[in-house]
Amino acid sequence: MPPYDPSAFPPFAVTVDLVVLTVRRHALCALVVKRGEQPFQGRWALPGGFVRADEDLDGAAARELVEETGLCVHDPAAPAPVPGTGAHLEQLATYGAPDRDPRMRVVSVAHLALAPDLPAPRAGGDANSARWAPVEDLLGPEGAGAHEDGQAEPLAFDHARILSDGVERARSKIEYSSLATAFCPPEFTVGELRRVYEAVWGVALDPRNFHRKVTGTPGFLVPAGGTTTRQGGRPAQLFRAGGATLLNPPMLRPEV
Amino acid sequence: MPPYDPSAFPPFAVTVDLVVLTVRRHALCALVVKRGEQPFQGRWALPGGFVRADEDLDGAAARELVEETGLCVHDPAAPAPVPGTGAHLEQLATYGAPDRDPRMRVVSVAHLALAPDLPAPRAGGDANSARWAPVEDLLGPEGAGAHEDGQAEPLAFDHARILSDGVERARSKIEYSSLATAFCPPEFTVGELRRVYEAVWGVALDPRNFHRKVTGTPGFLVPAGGTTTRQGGRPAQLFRAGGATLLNPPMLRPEV
DNA sequence: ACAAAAGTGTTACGACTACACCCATGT
DNA sequence: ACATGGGTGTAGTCGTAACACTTTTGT
Repeated sequence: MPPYDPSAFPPFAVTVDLVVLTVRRHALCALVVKRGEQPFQGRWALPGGFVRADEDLDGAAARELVEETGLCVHDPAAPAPVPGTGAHLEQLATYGAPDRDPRMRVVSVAHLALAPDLPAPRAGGDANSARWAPVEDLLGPEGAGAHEDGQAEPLAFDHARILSDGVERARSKIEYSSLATAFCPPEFTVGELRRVYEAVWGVALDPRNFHRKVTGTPGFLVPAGGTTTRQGGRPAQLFRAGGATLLNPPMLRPEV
Repeated sequence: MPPYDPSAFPPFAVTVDLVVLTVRRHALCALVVKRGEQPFQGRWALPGGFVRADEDLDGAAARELVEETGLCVHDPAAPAPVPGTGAHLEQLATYGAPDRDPRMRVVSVAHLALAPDLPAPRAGGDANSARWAPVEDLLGPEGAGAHEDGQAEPLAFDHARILSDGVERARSKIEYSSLATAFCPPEFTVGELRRVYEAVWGVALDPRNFHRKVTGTPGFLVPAGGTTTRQGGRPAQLFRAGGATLLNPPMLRPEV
């Protein structure tokens, strides 16, 4: 079997870019890194890098995630995810406009990662070149990537669009899946889970109905045994994420 | 700004593969083409091809779709979609396992297309090398890509997986969007739309409740004026797809 | 005592399911 | 007359929204 004729197709570079989301101080935040070189030098961008020659796409995304955050993809089959705690990682979409990188033709396979609140990002040891930024600051209130009245500069390349798509994916996916627990530590309270929904959707939810809903959805939460009083007030039961991945009935996002 | 150092990244070939779905004779069918060369010579595969040097990913997918089916992507801005009728086209996912093509490293950006029932596929003029095959025959009843008791051969490469993902996307997306109309001709009856849902989901739906639901969902259907008696029985009103893309409340797929 | 957060009970409403029933055409 | 598919009405059920109310802590 002959190999491809190299003249039959144009050469591409393939990268992975990461939309890493977390919830900090009641706000949905994304991990951004400062670019050290042209183009877009000094501007904020999504973390990412080249896919290696013998590497799967998901493997490249998981490697970048570890390099940037110390997070380890949660794999039920693995004995113990050593570096850092677990996180959710899934493919988001692929971006390959011919002019998206002025240097050459680059196709980027974007991935979406959801992580619990972490102490501080580490950008390969390089301090203050990586940070958690509120999504609203990066995209503007409308989420369209536009910027008004002296906000921060727009993200490099087409990363505003990628981030916007990732946020929209997260917002819709926590409706019908148990993914919101990926934003929580291993043990969490119903109130903490509710604040995740409120931060990601940007709405206020009724604590009473929310409690009934999540504790009544089979497989969503399992009691972890203890209680905590992290938030003040009456101690709350601690829960762990249950085995269910699809929620039935789904959580309902309030209307406009 | 210097160009990339070519030794800094491995070279990739980037292709688009198409999952083209339609509903024929009450069955969900996919377009497959017969491979004329190694590897997998003589086996059925999804249509696809290389992305050209100056071409967007969606543009490459649209070009392949026209080449294989004569279908034209429906673009509201275009003056008139000349070749063939309209169709829905969206990016599905990207597949890039290092060994998915034995010849070299190929990353394939799969796209999902939904089309109304067409007279016959045309594979670049090459007759009987392209056909509409029931998805159940291609994937087996479980949809896992496995084959039992002398069914047709499995699809080439990882195309069974890609097709399976595309079918699952279509099945879930017609729940909460108006995409099912993409399987219908420009004017259609409520019964024809119901048979689309029944074929894609593989279930039987109550005609009375279905009628009330779709006609009562704002923006889903708009009356086209006439009636037809294509199916026998009382003449049915003709409808066109309305402006709404997201259905609220969604269509509910019956439980197992 | 008071504030704050966690939970429980109750009522009203909207949407779905199932099925009885009528309508309009072809044979 | 009858079969076939189109369309409407109605009762039971399930899930949610809204909100009153009790519980358990910290200050």
